[in-house]
Amino acid sequence: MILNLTDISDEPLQSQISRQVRAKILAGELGAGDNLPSIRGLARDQRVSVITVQRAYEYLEREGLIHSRRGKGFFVSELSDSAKKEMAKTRLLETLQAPLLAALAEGLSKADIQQIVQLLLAQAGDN
Amino acid sequence: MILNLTDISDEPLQSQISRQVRAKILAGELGAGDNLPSIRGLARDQRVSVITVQRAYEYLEREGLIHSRRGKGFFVSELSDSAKKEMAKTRLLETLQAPLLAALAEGLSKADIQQIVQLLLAQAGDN
DNA sequence: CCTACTGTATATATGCAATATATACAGAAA
DNA sequence: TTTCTGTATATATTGCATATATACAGTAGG
Repeated sequence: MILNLTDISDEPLQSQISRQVRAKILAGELGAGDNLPSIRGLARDQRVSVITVQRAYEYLEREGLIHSRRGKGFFVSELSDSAKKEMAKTRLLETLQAPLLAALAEGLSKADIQQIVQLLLAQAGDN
Repeated sequence: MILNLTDISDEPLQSQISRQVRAKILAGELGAGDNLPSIRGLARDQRVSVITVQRAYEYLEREGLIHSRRGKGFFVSELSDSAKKEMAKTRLLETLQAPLLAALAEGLSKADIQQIVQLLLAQAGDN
């Protein structure tokens, strides 16, 4: 599995792993029942510690996206497309709330905010 | 000065202080030349350590929002309204970029994302 | 000048998160 | 049996956040 991990950004490695695996699952690149690379395998491939991968996987397990089977590995859990979408929406809602409120508190108008969102979405390319 | 600090949230105290003071400055509640409470005074009032306040203020100083005068205190720096607005916009842009990209990677559409922003802005009340 | 304030600098300590290495146990499969 | 898998645990390091404490230098008022 291809993950792009970097030491340059502030984002902890654990977070990078779980974020990237989550995106693959929610975007449908990994399907229900698919086997994730073993924690030792991914740690070796990505040159990180086993516990770093383990923690990342446990985080995803807590979110209900994957489940582990001792001796067999971690597997993508069964989730309907609508549940996946709902999950992504909830995450975004929670993530955006504080910064949007802060922006309003700093004097930006709703129109300002929407403009910035548009700008970012336009920069992001295709739908 | 009234700040609402809480130990309950994940947000570090330093961050809470600098965020709330920044909002007061950018929203115009604190004007150029206004004197901020002394680090010892705010620490006493908010029952936090002096160094916690100092770090928060230093962060704002690095952003150019305030400046310190030894023996006199910290003062709000001179900033045009347009510079303030630009600052708030830049902050929001930087804050939103990663979560928006992640949401797209997770399979949300631009329309989904805009809907969530609308929802949050509607919940936030008046303009 | 003294006192009480101000910021600046520094030291030490604690707790937590992230990350690392290492070891051991138990389950699964060839 | 061997080699893989996850689970559990221990120890160590680093950095950040936060705390307490001390000292120095600048400022202002009595």
